[in-house]
Amino acid sequence: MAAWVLHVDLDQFIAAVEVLRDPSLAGKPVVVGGRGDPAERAVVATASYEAREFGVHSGIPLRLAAKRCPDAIFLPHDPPAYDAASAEVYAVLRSFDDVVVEALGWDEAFLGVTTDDPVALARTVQGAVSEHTRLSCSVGIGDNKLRAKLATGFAKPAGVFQLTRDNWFAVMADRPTTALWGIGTKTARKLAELGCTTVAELARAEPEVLASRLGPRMGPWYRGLARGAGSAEVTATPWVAKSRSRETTFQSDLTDGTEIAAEVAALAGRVAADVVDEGRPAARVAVKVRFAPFFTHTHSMTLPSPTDDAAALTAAALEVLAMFELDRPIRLLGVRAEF
DNA sequence: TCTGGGGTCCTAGGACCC
DNA sequence: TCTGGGGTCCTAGGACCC
Repeated sequence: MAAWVLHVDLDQFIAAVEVLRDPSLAGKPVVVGGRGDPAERAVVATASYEAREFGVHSGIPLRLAAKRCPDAIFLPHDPPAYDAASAEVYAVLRSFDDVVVEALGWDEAFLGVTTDDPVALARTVQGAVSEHTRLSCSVGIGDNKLRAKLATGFAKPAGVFQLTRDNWFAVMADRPTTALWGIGTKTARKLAELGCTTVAELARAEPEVLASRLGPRMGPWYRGLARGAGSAEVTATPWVAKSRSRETTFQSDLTDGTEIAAEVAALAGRVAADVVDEGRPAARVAVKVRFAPFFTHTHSMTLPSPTDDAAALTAAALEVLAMFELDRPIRLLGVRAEF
């Protein structure tokens, strides 16, 4: 018997939950995001596969989605509904004996398993999730978490794919560095300046060169990623938040000082409620201001003593707000409490 | 067509202390 | 009158992920 990591990822999760609620949506281009109004400032949370054919995908503005796919059905983002569906999926995953379940989000989890037939187990998991929740998932199998996670991308939709040290370079060598979990466009650009465009090139790079350009820890870590290195430890330890935050993008920019302060106070009140729910006091408060067109600044302060008191957290947020020079229109305000 | 909301981790400079 | 070297905390920002 060998140890394996399975990465379970629900297919088009949010759109799939909406289709379950309203079966008439099946087979149609469904776009979920914001309040469901494509004229508003908001982005796509999830698009169904039918909508993706029109170039609509997570993160693009709803307005653009409507332009690319005029016939799409736009629905509001409804987190409580996805929480409930997610809980059902996790209940199924946790029902397996001798499987360690590590949550990664609403719609994905690592499973730590010991088996001689990981593919058969993956199919069993898919079947159980489908039977109990009517949701489809893909499963990546790996000899560590990185490989399991990346394997899922090749399993979609509704499939199973295995990625291990044996086929790592055969599958990954010629792919761009952004194919790796943890390398985005910014880092890829820096790596390209060092001559690393593909996974194979990054795997062969000199650690010292990477360290000098990308930092003593991150540089060598990226090289490890390119070799498929990663932890294989799956832990069921419950996730504990390190911070809680609330933010709002305004439909039209704010300029009035009184209104800005009122919005920060309101956000602080919501954060305070979240802090109370956490059952432990916050130690720091940060305020985020995004000015038009898109410049983001943050200021923060350590509280005199940790607290979960709404009045104290609101006063602190307003004190931090006063550190900003509010001389330009504001499109977003945010308040974060750190524990 | 301007770019959500909620998180995490890393880096780097300056303060401060011994 | 000038000034080392290490450790830690605070703060701001960058990057990435779902």
